Amino acid sequence: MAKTNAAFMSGIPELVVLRLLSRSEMYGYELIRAIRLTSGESIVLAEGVVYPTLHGLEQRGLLKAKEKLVKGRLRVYYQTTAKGKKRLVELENDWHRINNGVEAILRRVVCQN
Amino acid sequence: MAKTNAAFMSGIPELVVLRLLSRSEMYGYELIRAIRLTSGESIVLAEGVVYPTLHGLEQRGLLKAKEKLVKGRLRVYYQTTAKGKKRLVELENDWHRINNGVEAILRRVVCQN
DNA sequence: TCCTTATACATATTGGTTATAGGTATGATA
DNA sequence: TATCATACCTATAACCAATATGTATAAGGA
Repeated sequence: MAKTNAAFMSGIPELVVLRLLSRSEMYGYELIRAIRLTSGESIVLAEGVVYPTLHGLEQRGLLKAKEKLVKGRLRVYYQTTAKGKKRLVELENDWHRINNGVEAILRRVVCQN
Repeated sequence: MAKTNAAFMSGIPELVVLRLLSRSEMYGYELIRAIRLTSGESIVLAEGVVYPTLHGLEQRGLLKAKEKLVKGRLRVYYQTTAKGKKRLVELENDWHRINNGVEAILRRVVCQN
């Protein structure tokens, strides 16, 4: 069987993480579920993808982290910073541009030649 | 200035090459222009990306190559094979699935929380 | 009680693929 | 004759997602 995410995934983790955490803060484990559910199971990111992404984005100042202890269990909540939201706008623009470009190639009807 | 293709490019070369060469045969240099023009300058692939892609796809039997000498200049024309077209369908499906997933995350309105 | 599953975090390594930077050679144009 | 466009090519670097693995606690079932 094919992998859950075949190709076309580069840049997606950063984009969706910044987007989801710009709406409401979440902790990693929660975020992973949110990505899976919100995308309708189309995008399934493993922990080994999401946690390094979160750490990287935090280090770059695009996310802010704060720890909470809930029911004797540690949670690290993240939210997108102002800088992260600016970055998010850039990424969305890039994504739509690439997208439109690919669509233009895919959709062009054969008979034009 | 930003790079022409920031992120979001994984899988795209294979997809657009198979798609364009499934309509009409082209040689590499021509294909590079076609990608740029058909995508409305949104997708600009350098020769160092396209030629290795062509070779790889040919080796996998997804493209068929034939050499022509035109005006004293060598051209290698490629076209998508039947196997390549099957692969193309898969890629298009994957691409649309990922796409829809990302769109679902991006477009979801804040107030649903 | 014991075992398993779900929760919640983390990282090291691998692998795959695009991007960059070069290199060769011919025809056309100024 | 010098430059640009054409037309091919490849090696290396850089980037990032995927995989595999590890730790630890809470909850639920047998």
